[in-house]
Amino acid sequence: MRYQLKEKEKAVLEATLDLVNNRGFHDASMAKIAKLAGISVGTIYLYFENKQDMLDRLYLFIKAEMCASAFWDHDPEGEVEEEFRKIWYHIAEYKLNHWREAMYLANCDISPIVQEEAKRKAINFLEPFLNLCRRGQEEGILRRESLYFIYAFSINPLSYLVSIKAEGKVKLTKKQIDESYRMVWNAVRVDDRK
Amino acid sequence: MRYQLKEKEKAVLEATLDLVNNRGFHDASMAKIAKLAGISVGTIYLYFENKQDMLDRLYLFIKAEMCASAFWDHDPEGEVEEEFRKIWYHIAEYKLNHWREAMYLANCDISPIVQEEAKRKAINFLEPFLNLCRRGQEEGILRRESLYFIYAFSINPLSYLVSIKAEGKVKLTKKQIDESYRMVWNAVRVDDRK
Amino acid sequence: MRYQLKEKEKAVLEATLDLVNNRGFHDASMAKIAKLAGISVGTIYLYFENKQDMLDRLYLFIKAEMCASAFWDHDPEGEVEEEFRKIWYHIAEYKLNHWREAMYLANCDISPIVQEEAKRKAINFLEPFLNLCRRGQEEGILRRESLYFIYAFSINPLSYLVSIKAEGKVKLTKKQIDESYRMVWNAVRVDDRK
Amino acid sequence: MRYQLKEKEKAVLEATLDLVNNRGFHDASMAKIAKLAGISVGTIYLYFENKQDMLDRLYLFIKAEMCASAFWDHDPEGEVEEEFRKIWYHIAEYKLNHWREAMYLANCDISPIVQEEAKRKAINFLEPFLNLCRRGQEEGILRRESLYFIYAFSINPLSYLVSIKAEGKVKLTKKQIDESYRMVWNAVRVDDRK
DNA sequence: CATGAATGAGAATTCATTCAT
DNA sequence: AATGAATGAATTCTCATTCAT
Repeated sequence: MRYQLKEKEKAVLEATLDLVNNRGFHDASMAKIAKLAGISVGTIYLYFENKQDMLDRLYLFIKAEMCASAFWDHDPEGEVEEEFRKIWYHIAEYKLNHWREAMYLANCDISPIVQEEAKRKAINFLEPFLNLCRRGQEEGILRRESLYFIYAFSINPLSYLVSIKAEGKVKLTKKQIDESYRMVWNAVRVDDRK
Repeated sequence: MRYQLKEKEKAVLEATLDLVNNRGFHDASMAKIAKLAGISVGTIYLYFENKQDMLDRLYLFIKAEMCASAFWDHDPEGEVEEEFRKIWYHIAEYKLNHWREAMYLANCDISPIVQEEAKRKAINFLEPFLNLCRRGQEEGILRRESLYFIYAFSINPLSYLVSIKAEGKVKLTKKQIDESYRMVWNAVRVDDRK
Repeated sequence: MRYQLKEKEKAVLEATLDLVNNRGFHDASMAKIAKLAGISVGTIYLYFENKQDMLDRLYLFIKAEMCASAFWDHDPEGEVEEEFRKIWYHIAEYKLNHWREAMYLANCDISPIVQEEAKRKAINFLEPFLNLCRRGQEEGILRRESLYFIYAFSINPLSYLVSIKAEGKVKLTKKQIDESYRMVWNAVRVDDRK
Repeated sequence: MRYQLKEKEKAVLEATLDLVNNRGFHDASMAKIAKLAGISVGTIYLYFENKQDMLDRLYLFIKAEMCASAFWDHDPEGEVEEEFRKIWYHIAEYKLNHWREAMYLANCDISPIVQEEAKRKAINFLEPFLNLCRRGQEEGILRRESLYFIYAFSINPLSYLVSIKAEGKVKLTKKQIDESYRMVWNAVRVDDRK
């Protein structure tokens, strides 16, 4: 049911990710993207209205892809702790296996590269996670804070870790991922000690 | 000891922050920066070698300023939990009061806007925090992970929260900051339960 | 005897006239023409060698059509004043009923949109009118000036009036046409007063 | 009191006129204009907002210049026939001496090259002529038609004659100009014969 | 005959940087 | 020190034309 990229769209996406990650947004010109994608500039404009449209759609496509990975085995009525863990691990795995995509998202999320409308649409993709968090709060399992705080201390740090790994400063072994999840869970769970 | 910005440098910094935050990096041309700073383009080049140098130095200046705030009352031999808390709150406070600066840093940290050398220099500024963490690990107070993980789940989420606040989606009241710190501490402390 | 446009050629002509009149020549791209004509770009190239050829041939076709209207009941041996009047009214009528065509011609006549060769060919279509004028001069009825002057003060002003009418600034009623012809005839006839 | 063109603006105007007249509007690219004007592309944008602005302002400047020539010795209360003749000859002279300018105007007047606003402004420049015509009508000297008709058979044909002269098909000697004026006057004056 | 995806040269416009004043 | 006009390479986007289907 997910949107299928046409062959050339896929090539453009790949080229853009490469360029943005290696040299930054300001160096990802349409000419360079076309060259790296192995097509001509004009062809990009057959598939995308303009550069903004291209960036927006790539953003939405990646978000959709990541969320599809995140929720593929999600049970909306499953136990909160179990479902939270599954989702977190899926996202972690996606970002590790698709670090260029992950960094593209991180860049867009922090700056006005993609338009507000694309961001609004993208937020909907996360709805299952947000619903789970709400249920977790009602059941007294998760801290009763705005969900932005839950997100800030669970999903968001993954972006940083991936960028650090991309620079070769950290490995992100299975063991480290597990340890990270323990930190996350301690942060977001209701804390009844002391 | 800290580097003092000259009047014009200050104006350039302010203008750049404004433009980058309102319209993104790609819209912060030298001409617009000069206009907003109330000086002429040529003058920027009297104080900065070129645009790259300007971006690098602004980055370093802000990092230095933030770290000065973070560590002003830091006691390298103080109790770990107490010192950790002080530093975290100082950084949180700085980022809340200087959200444009914070977002500039976040942008730079994630992409190749500033050069590697500037980033390397900037890491040194954090040394007191890293030393404290190392001591905390030795004393069995902090989790024994690469310090990048400690950072990922304590300092880094503040960038996200500030960007969310900048968009008006969250308030970041004193109470919420306190709650955030509880989440942080639960994440990074050694967890002896179960 | 007249060249008959094939169905697709007709469609291209219509689309081009529409675009040129509404948005100007610079906005009449082959892609837009094709779209408006309801055919594909490639098809245009089956009927026309290239864009220049297309513009030239449309120009010639319209000129031919207009001249056919102008001379359909022309009697090369009829009385000069009568024949002059008939031709002028036929051209006026054609331009009023085909104002898009008229404006296309006016545009082409004034600028290097169509090639010299097409213009040269088109002049031949007017031969009956020019012959009539020559006879009128010999018979002492028309002023003995280069025929360009006769044309400048009789046929040419119609282009201006039509463009003014297209902008809705003038009505061009039957009465006004009659008055215009009186002005024309006074201009071109031999003036034996004073 | 007239707007004075700066040196570079003058150079751009000259280059544009040359290109438009030799190769048509579609061939007058900013790059070619800059080259011919002996400046760089970027410089054009220091003096003009964009190409549209440039075309509009050149149009207005030429119209203003032409009308200044037309009316320099105009006496609003002078005799109608005398004033009409003076203005017509001044315009004819201007167009003959500035045929590139004249053809630029003719092109613009017939197509959507310059914006409506520029055209509206330009019409005001002709006000003295229009006022004279109105007075001529009241005094029973000029035909009582919409002024567009007066214009169509007096001033407008000059554009055609100049374009014909530019192509070398006609000389436009003093004698021919005089004869032309006789044709004009016969066309527009009240005709009491027959 | 007809299509329309693909091309890449060329268009308008912007921008970091220089330099004469 | 400070200015800002001038530069021309680089950017985004368009367009006439081709060609495999």
